[in-house]
Amino acid sequence: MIQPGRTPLHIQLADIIRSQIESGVYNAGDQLPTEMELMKQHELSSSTVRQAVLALVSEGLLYRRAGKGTFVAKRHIGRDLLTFSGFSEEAAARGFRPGARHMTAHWRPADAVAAALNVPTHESIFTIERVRTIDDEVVAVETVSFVAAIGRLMEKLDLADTSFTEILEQQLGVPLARAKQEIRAGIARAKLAKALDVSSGTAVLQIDRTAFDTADRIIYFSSSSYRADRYIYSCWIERNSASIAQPRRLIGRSR
Amino acid sequence: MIQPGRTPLHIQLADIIRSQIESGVYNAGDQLPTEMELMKQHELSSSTVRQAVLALVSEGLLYRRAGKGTFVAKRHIGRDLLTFSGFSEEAAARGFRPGARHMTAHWRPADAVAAALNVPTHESIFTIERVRTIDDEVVAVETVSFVAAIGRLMEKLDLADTSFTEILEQQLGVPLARAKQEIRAGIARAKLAKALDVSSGTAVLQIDRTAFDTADRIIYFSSSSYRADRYIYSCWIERNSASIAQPRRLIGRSR
DNA sequence: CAGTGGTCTAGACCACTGT
DNA sequence: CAGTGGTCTAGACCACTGT
Repeated sequence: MIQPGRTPLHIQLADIIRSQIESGVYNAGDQLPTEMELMKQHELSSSTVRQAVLALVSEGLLYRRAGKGTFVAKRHIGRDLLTFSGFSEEAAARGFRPGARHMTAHWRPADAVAAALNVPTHESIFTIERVRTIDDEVVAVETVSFVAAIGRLMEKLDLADTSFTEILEQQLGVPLARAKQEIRAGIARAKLAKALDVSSGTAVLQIDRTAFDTADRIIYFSSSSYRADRYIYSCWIERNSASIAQPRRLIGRSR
Repeated sequence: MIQPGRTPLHIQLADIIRSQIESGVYNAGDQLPTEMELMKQHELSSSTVRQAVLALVSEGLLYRRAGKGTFVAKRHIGRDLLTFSGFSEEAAARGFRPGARHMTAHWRPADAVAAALNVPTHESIFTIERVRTIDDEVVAVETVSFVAAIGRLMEKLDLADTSFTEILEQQLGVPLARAKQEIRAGIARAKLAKALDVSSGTAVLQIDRTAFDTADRIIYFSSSSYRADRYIYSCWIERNSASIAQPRRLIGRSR
């Protein structure tokens, strides 16, 4: 029952419709009541009904057809998507057991990652290298470089097997907001092949990530190489809704 | 000047504000005119002004603070992101010249892509293969399979050099909504290596895409192999906003 | 306090879909 | 043709921000 109060009416209506879909009152493909019917049922104005329904459309739960009606979408994309998260977080969320081996941590000049971290070349950065495992099988080699301010906090902590994302957010209070990723295909040469336990010349998926906090400061740059036979990067992309953070492709500049 | 016509007024207003931001009339952090001022300036009702401004907010171009005002966002994530788009559309948007070579189109049994298209194995599908170029240099090999209903429409058209995305939407009226992508690293063997003009054993980035319309019907499945030296997949991911379609990673199941 | 965006009402007219 | 969602008007009242 929709009642005036602290919760806006359009949010109450959207919640009602959402729970009706989840509980099976409406199933995939079903037509929802029209705007007019929803107005009468809930004693709301057309604008309020519209606001509620459009919110569910942008969630991907409903779709509308002018002249036809409003329908329950067959797929519920929002439900099975994971946000920007670290290796450990993500593996755990999927029911796998993440792990790390052969970790080394040290200070070194920024050099090659200076541009990615937006610091001078000679500035010291704190770099951690680890071999990442899923259920004790080697999946990736990961190198994470932190800007000096974060590095000074990280080096005092016990970092084995832990999720950097959780440490940053929960122990250090760094509010991670977004990251830019670049995904490439590459070949594992001698050293990398050995670390990944594959033959030299095997394909690897390379993912570079630059992470930003809510104030758009760079927090870390990570570069990971995944075994192509054990890792697939999967994502949904949307058409015509510029509001949504979407993958893009770059044309490489090499000749 | 906003005028009644085929373009809705709220879209006209959003376009005006967007171009004012792009041309520097308003800069990052600047406060925009209030709803009341925009209503007077453009002789529009509050709802119409609101609709335009909210669209720009959801694009990430503006942000609003109750009691304070509407401001130009500092980061314009929406601006440098491309939506789900085809090879041609995207290359053109970046100032490159897309092309296609060696196109073949034929009907064949669904077989291996039956699962991806969600049709029976024996059902006929329409498959198009092309070598894709950017500024006349080979970048990728692309195989697109359409479900029979779409295939029967496609086979009558002139498909050389064209963007399937544009054909689907503009000529066939298919409202593409979203796609699921899987990105892998692979190795170019003899046939693929020859098509891409690289040595056998070179790394390639493989992107499989299943495209859905707004009613969540599968429209096509495409499988592309990109030269690793000429193509990088780039995307932004956000933390803690479940409503946004975001990339996720899958742990591969192979041993 | 005046000014802002957030919510909400009660309509009107339109283009589009399917019978 | 009746019914649908899409657009638009012309207001009202509210909570919140900053002086």
